[in-house]
This record gives sequence, structure tokens and C-alpha cells, in this order.
Amino acid sequence: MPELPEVEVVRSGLQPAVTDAALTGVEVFDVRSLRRHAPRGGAFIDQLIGRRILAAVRRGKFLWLPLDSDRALVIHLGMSGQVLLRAPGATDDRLLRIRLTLEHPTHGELWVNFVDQRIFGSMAVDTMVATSDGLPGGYSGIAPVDAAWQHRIPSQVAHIARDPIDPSFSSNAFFAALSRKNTGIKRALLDQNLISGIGNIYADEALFAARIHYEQPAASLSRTKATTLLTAVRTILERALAEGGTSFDAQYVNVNGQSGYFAHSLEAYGRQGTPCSRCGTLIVREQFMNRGSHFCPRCQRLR
DNA sequence: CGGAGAACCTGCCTGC
DNA sequence: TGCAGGCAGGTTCTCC
Repeated sequence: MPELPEVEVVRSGLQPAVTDAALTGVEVFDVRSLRRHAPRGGAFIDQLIGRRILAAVRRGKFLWLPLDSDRALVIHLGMSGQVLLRAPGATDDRLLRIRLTLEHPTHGELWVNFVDQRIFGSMAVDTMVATSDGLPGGYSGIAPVDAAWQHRIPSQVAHIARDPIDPSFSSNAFFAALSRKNTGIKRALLDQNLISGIGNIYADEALFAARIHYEQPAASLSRTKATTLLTAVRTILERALAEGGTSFDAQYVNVNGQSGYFAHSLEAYGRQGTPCSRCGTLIVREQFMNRGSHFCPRCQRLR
């Protein structure tokens, strides 16, 4: 479900609630939500109870809460995950998989409910490793300070590329990687090892804005065209973030259960059969990578 | 090794 | 009303 803007909305909502809080309770209702945690079960809880949360950090679609140990609690929302802040004693959310109980020094006790319909999402306790470039591991909303967690990253996130709104993202490295890729541009945009945070919605939106066909070979883009595309990606991600993300239904919500408004601004995704806002040609939907690709057949020609 | 497709899951909506 | 089929915002594994 969630791409960078939606995950960032969750991160920023979590940050004030969890920073400096102590983990006093962990309940796992479905161990399948620990699929990225090794080993499964007990050790997950043992490594969390009594620990203090230092921050809420995000790279691409991965979220983690560094702990006052050498580990972090890694959260991935998958296609349908939600993180909801609840008052203690609140009625269980439907499809509740994991619940954390926190004790915050000023806000008191709080429940963090991890809800996930399809169970592609997960929570995991993971060890932190140094970032390969020595730069901050991800975005935390906190200016760089001399804190060990800032220059580390959970081992299972280390292979994920920086995202395009990360100050340490390298445009040159991205362009170079594109030129080496022997595949279509949409596949490249969705490859989290090249650039992270982009999913099916924002890939279609960025390609529409840059007037590029989704199967255009990645290596065939000129430097100018690739720059246009990266600018479009950033513009769209930031606009979506400013509007609280894209919600089609109650599936994507922020930590308080509220929807985002960017769905009203979509130009291509889900708009098949309706006129292109630029030229009036009907937007087409094609099956691609087991999902839909939406584009204007006139503005976005394969060349 | 890189690239493409399958696999992992459940719930909801549509059409018969 | 019931049910089969299609669809869903992602990542990782396997096969070529």
C-alpha cells in the first residue's frame, strides 16, 4: 500500500509519541507478522521489553525505531500495514497483528497497534550496522548530532538505496545506475536497490509528468530526460507528502486513523478510460509486473 | 551475474 | 443471497 509519502506520514506521526518512550509490553497475535524477524517468537519480545526508543527513522518505505541497545525495531508496512496509536484499553482494531505498550516520560502510557490485512508487512528486531558511506542511515526529523544510531542502519535495510528526498541521495549515482540497467524505466524506478520509496502509484504519476512510456529502456534516457524524471519524482512525492499521502479507502491512514488527500491529484494511476489532462486522449491501463500500468498513449510514446 | 516471473497473503468489490 | 474471479499501495525468492 504505502509508498514513501505514506510511510513518512506514519514516521512523522510516530516520532513525538515514541521518542524517549520505554517499551513495557509486546503482544504478538500473529507470528506471520514476524516474517523478517529471525528467529521467530520469544526473542522478539525479549529484545524489546525494557528498552527505550531513541527516534523514528525512515529510508524509502522502511521504518525503524533505534533502541538503547545495538538493535532497532524495523517496521515495514508491506501492501496493507498500518501503525495506529491508541489509548490503553481501546477496543482491538480488526486485523491487529502486534501491539506494543509504551511508557512515555511526559505522555504516559500508549498503545502502538500494528494492523495488517495481507501480512506482507512485518515487524522485526534487527542489529544495526554502519552505513556504507558513513552518512545518516535515513531521515529522522532530527538534525545530525553525535548519536551512534544516526550513522547506522538495520542490517536488513542496508541494501536499500537512498530515497530521492534524502539529502545524501546522489543524482549522479542514480543516473549512472540507470544507464547500466538493461530493463524498462518503470522496472528501474520500482527497483529499491537503485532508488527507494517509489511504488506503483508514484512511478505511474512521475512517468506521466515526465512524458515517458513505462517500457522505455532505462539506459536510453538522455541525461536531460533522466533529470526531468527525477525532478518529477521529487515534486510528486513532496506534493503527496504535503497532502498526507494517497488514500483510496480506509487501507491507508496515518497513526491517528486519518486518510490522505493526494488521490484527488492523481493524473494517471487509476484513471484509465478518462481523458488525459494535457491532451484529452483516454488514459490506458496495461498489465505489467502483475499490476496495472496507467499512461497516456499520446503523451507517453515509446521511442 | 542480471532480469523476469512467481510466491507470499487476506479482504473487498464486481458480475453472474 | 451466494460465489467465483479479479484486484490491491511490496519485497524476496527462484529460475533462466
